[in-house]
Amino acid sequence: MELEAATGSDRKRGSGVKLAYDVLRDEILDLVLQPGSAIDEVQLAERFNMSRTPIREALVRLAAEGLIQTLPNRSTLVAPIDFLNMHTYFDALVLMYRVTTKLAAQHHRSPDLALIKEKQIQFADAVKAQDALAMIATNAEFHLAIAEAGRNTHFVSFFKRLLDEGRRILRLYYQSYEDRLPHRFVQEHEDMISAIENRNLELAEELARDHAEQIVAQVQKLLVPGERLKIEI
Amino acid sequence: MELEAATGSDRKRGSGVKLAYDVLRDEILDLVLQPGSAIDEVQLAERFNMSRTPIREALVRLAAEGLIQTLPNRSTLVAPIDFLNMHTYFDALVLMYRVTTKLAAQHHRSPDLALIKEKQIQFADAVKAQDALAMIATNAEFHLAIAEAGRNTHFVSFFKRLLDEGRRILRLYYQSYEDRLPHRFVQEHEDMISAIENRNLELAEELARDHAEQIVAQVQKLLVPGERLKIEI
DNA sequence: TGTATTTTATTTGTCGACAAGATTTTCTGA
DNA sequence: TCAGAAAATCTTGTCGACAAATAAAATACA
Repeated sequence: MELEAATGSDRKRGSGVKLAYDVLRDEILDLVLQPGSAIDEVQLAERFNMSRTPIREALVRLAAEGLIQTLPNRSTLVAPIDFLNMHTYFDALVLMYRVTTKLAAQHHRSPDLALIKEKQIQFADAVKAQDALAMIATNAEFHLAIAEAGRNTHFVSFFKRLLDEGRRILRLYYQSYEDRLPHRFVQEHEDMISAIENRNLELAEELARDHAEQIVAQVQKLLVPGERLKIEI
Repeated sequence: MELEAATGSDRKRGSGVKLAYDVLRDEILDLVLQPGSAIDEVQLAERFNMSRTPIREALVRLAAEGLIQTLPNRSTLVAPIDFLNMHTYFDALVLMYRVTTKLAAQHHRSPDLALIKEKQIQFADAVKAQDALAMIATNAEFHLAIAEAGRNTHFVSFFKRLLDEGRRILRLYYQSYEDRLPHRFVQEHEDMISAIENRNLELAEELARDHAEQIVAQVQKLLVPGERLKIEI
């Protein structure tokens, strides 16, 4: 467990925060750290073999991203997953799928397309290998590559944040159900790539929406029995 | 200038960061701190009469929000305004105007509407008084109240961030041109309120888009002579 | 035995100090 | 005079320590 910090504190200056931030972030998103559980600064400092200062900075950054909650003068804890307002998350996610894909169809250049296709191959491999974790990761990378091709940094950063949060939900999903993993998504990705390549804005957006709604429906069927207010925008 | 920190360092525990964060944030958004200018931690520590630690935490938070940029091991500076990609900002802003207004028409409850109308009165007062700064602030509050009524925290936080960034641009706009301030916006706001109140989703969204496009066009006419790629979503 | 109050312990927010990088200045040699 | 190396200065990242705020434990009291 203490692999990341050897005894000798020979670390490059300024890499301390980044290390703590990256590791904690991954552990939160991969549900290694349980949502709602408390975080002990001193313990983390010992674990990473550094003082509390860089740990603190990492925590502040995570808090700014909404990954941890910090009660003033009291404990800081891993942000709980808001199951009650899950539908608002899905609304935001679907919208970003649509917008970024449409913009990609409009603004992409050749190197963008190469990267997108590369991510799609990685995603297909993950599906073939039935590797749920790799699927989650490569799927996010695929859609982020599309978003980047859309060339709107505001949408990209917002979308990235949503996808991160989604990692926890999907993780939960794949944790509870060992499912035949959706080969269907691979084909849908291919269709989206074609639409982007042909600069067919409407089709790209439509496919993105259907794709997103499909995933959302599947996740929601398993996680929340309750209703979702469907919103047309 | 040093009003915020008297000689006696009698400050409530934990209020240090908040103070520094709030003040710096306002100074950045109000263009008191020039975009691109350097930030000196030690100087700030002296000014706020506290050690570098809380200053540092405030800066980290500001950096997480994109309000300052921090070059590793080197200086940190006020985030420059990205005039080149301004159109991406406007695209995001217009979309959020539309989405939040539509959702407000769908999900608002009576107390929401009261708050929205209150903000609208304040906005109208600011227009009447020709107070540009108050206009910027109350306009943002008005639209944020609408967003809150839409009950999607993801959209709200994203929108809030965009409106903040907009403060700098609008500030620039009002700084250079002493204009007859747009009474027209007041009427448009009234129309939006009616649409929300009547739960007319389509009309609410349409009015929001027109309103946003109107503002964008006016700002863009003055700031960027270049073209804007108009995107239909 | 259960509740209120004091004591103790834990944890967080802040501080001053120090060292690693980076920047500027000074010095050297052509 | 100017380019390059060395030294001095400045700024940032990290550390250990301390004090305020909170939580937990212990005690007193009914």
